[in-house]
Amino acid sequence: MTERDPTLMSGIPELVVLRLLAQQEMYGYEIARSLKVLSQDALTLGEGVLYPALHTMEARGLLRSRPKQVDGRTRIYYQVTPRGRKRLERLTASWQRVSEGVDRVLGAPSHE
Amino acid sequence: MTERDPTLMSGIPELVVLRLLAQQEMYGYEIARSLKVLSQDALTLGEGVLYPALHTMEARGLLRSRPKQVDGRTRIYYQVTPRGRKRLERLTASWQRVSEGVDRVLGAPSHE
DNA sequence: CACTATACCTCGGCTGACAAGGTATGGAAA
DNA sequence: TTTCCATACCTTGTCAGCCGAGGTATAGTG
Repeated sequence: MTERDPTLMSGIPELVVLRLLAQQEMYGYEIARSLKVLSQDALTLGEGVLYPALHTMEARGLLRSRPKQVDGRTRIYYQVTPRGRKRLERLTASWQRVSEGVDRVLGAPSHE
Repeated sequence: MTERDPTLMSGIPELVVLRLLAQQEMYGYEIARSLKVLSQDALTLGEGVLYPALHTMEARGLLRSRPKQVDGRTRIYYQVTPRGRKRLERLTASWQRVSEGVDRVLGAPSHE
């Protein structure tokens, strides 16, 4: 199973999750909380988005996971594979391109 | 038929089209070309995206259209309705929020 | 005992992006 | 003439993936 590039950038969940995990191993619940805090509430990944996303990313070889028991609770820690890092680079570049493009359009003069 | 807010922002086509049309009446083909130029090739709306988008936006009362004959060719000019302008405001705010959020996450320290 | 926070998950729906195709005109080149 | 490109519109079918709503289970607190 291979990844396709989002032509017009929707894959924000994938991008930010990869970015977080590139810094350190984390588990799902932690990712959700971190994202909210880091983005200052601008980004909130619901569990119906996050968990499926993690699973498909792992299936695509972008992430690896390992379960860990902590206080009788199971956490599943994810880390980025080399392939995931490449993907992160591409998505980041793509995001920059697109977001700058949008900003240019938005910034175009209204009148005069 | 009413609009729903994109929870995590995908509706870039809708946003930029509204923005262009808020400046001046334009027809489809023109919108596509303008977008490419303005965004410096970062944004390219294929016709399979653009035309359906225009139609649904009109159906939702965000746009109004009128056909015009020019040199034996039919152009369909679109303009933004008041409702469309409100939508544009919301989408713009939402875009700013989200894109800043993403940038904050991307900008978070890698190491140290 | 109830409630909240933690921590994982799945299901079904729907939107909307996209590729690929189709029609038709005008003008320029061959 | 015919071919080709640019203009200008359109539809169809597909599919990813976002989302809400639901479900399970444990630990700790009031």
